[in-house]
Amino acid sequence: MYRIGELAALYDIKADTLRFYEKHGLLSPSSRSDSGYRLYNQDDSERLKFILRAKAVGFSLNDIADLLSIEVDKSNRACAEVKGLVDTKLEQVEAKLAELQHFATSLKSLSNTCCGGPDSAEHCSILEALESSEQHIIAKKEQHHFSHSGHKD
Amino acid sequence: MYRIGELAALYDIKADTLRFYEKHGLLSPSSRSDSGYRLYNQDDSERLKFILRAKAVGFSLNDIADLLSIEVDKSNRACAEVKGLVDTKLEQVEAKLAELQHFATSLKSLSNTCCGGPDSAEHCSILEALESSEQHIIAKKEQHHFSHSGHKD
DNA sequence: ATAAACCTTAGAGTTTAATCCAAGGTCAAG
DNA sequence: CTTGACCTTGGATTAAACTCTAAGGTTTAT
Ligand SMILES: [Zn+2]
Ligand SMILES: [Zn+2]
Ligand SMILES: [Zn+2]
Ligand SMILES: [Zn+2]
Repeated sequence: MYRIGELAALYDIKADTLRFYEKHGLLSPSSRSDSGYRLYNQDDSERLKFILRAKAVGFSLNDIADLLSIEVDKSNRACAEVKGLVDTKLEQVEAKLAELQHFATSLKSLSNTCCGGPDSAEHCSILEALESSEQHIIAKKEQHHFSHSGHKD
Repeated sequence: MYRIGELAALYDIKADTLRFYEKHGLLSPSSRSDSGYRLYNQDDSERLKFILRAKAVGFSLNDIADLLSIEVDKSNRACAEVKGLVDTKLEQVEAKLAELQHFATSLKSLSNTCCGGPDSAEHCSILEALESSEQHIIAKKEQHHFSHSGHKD
């Protein structure tokens, strides 16, 4: 049995974080002491490990709640559900990745054209690019014509 | 002269967004009508264009406020300042990119090991990987030993 | 003259994942 | 029996960028 501070120390997180997870339905201590202190057992600790691993691969706490609800009822749930959550998250991550790659490309172009010197920015190529839409400097975002189908972003 | 709804329509944003930018010091209409309506002129419109382009290359509104403060006083500011902002943002974008790439790699591994079928998830490899730290499935994050130097993340 | 569309304001709500605070109760050591 | 470390609660705050609401005033067209 761990008290909140002990479990937190074990995983290098704050006690506040554990209270936060509890408030959001991710992890509740299996018991309380006579004086009301939270007491976590080994199963609780394993569940926390699960949560932290899921976080480490990019799941939000809401996603993790979904994963856990499947996990505790594994035998009545399908692999397809689990894989669906992973694939949805992967799509989200790849979309964000594409956006950031676009940012990185544009920022590199901007950086490369600017002298970066101590002289007046009056003719700074970065400012000029932002003032007048110079398409060869600011990478154009690809125009996908997404059909507004039912899946949420 | 544009009223708020007209300017918003011109750039395909909401009138609310323009009020928000005003409240945050990014763009104020150069005048008001007798009845208090915001009136934006061509310069205001150009400034908005600048804001939206800066957003499109990944700058936050705070960053953009900095860029604008240089822009309006160009001749007394150095190229180095502008390039500094771009390079700082590029570093941030690349850090985030690395994190997301790590997520994507892990999620792909997880997805690949799971059959995704309609059968019980009792032996789902994804859940197993999250339960027991299988390092070959969940990519390990590289341990950079950042010195806690003065720059903010 | 009256409805529709538009505008005004201040302020609250959204999302994510905590982090911090205040006021107070508990526990072990000395 | 008192100090200090730890625990309890609810609620406020952070960052980012809007989005929405309520209650009311204005403009334009029929
Ligand atoms: Zn220069
Ligand atoms: Zn320059
Ligand atoms: Zn399977
Ligand atoms: Zn599976």
